[in-house]
Amino acid sequence: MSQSFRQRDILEIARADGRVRVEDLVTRFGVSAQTIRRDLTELAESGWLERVHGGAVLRSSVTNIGYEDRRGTNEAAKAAIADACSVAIPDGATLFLGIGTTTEAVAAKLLGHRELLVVTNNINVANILAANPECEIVLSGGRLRRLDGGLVGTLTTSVLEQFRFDVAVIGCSAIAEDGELLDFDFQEVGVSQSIIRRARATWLVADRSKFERSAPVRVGSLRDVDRFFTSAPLPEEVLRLCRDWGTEAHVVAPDGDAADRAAG
Amino acid sequence: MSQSFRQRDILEIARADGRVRVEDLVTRFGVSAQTIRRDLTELAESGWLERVHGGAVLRSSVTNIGYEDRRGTNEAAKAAIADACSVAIPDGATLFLGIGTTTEAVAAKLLGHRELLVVTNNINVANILAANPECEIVLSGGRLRRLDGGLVGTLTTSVLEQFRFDVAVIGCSAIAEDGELLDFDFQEVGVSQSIIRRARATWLVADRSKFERSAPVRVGSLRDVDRFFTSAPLPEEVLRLCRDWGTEAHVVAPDGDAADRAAG
DNA sequence: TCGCTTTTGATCGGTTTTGAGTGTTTGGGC
DNA sequence: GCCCAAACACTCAAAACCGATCAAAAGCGA
Repeated sequence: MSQSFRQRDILEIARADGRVRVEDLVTRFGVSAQTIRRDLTELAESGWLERVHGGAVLRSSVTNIGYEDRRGTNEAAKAAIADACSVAIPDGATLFLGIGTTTEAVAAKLLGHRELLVVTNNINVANILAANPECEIVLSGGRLRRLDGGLVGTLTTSVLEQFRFDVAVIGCSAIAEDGELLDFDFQEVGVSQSIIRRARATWLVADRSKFERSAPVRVGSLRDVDRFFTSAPLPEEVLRLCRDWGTEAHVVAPDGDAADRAAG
Repeated sequence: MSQSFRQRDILEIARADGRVRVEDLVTRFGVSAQTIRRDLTELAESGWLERVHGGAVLRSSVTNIGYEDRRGTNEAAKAAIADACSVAIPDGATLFLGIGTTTEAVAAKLLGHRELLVVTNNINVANILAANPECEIVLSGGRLRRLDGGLVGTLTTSVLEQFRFDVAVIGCSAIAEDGELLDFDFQEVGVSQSIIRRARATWLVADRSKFERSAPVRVGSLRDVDRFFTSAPLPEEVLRLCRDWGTEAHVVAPDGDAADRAAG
């Protein structure tokens, strides 16, 4: 019931670090341990955290461990990509956000945008954007894939057909040298094609690691992409293809000042 | 309804910082704390901000606080109801779980069940059950209603038609003396009817507070319900109806040790 | 100018939050 | 198993914060 700034912040820290310690929080906020304990108890009572001796930990669940790991990789690059992508999205837009940790990063950067309509087949995107009261959210239906929070199945396509997007932001598992976009799930083929058809502009977000991997299913091509946000200079071959196809490549540098994650 | 510039600016600051403090705003605008409080109260009432002691914060975090409050009411009763309901659900079942905090409580009690297939139009149910690796989850699509995490719209019905449920667990906003189930959203009518048609058994979960409220839309009747899990003896009238209609009423007692909610 | 409405600031009684004091519980070392 | 320091819950009084109320000030149309 009691709501304070602190509790929000504590939750935020917990989300970032996975846990919090009373002692640290006392230093951080300059209040007594008593007060911190009270906060933690309340957060635990309302189900956000789980109390442990000396502090509290995030209530495990919701997303599985492998995913959390993956989410951590290339975080700075993803944030930079998401930043560049989100500033290119105007208020009032109608968007599609697809599956993938990078599109989720984009969602997080859209929390300040206004009057958005976002359609997604990614439950994490919905959870993130729920925090933006100015954003209407439409979820496609489907089976929940724990691996990445994706909603898969034929339903997604039928939902997509009901919209016309200003921008569709998609990710992919890998990018081949010849500009093909690859994924692990063949069900995604239909979804991708549908998205590209229903969107006035298709934007791809993918960090450099996607060039170093491969995946079995072709879901599309860079040819279909209008803008490509990535984190490192493109391979020469791909760059040439982008020029030929009129795909704008936006190469962002994970910015330096994000490195000041001192011993907090 | 005050159209002052201040409120606009306050909102702007809140968006930038995620929070505002009364004290700071007093300095910033050179007005009294009283006036700032009024502004914050109004902004909170119209849903932009959330009031906290000493200031206000951006409405944030997956589900909003009004919902969290609601979740807190009758918690013990809900847990007891959910307990009774979940033990009646066998492993391997195909379920539907509807909108409402009580159905979410049921979801939480299903974390130990195995080989479930759960279809839901409640994003919170999906988030909760994601922690059970032995549970397949299918989400209906639709617009996300922040108020309660419900997915509303016509999509739900079309998803439901593809399944045949062993059990459908539903909640409702209110129960009338004549056994009618009431809700606030007329869109739920179609969903409820569809559920009842597609389920071999329909179970209603509702704590006693539902008898003390009312709501505008009739979504069904206790006549359509096979089992009714609730937390307090039914009104005589309703009990008679249940007997006439063959609706099994399961009255569970929120266990004793939860009654010590003293002057809190 | 006058009368009306809206906004603001001051006061006041009540509520919430906080930190300190006290005694109990927990977890790790032996 | 036992011991001890750290962490804990509980209570209480002080302080900060709150909303309600009312009167002054500002805005506005006639």
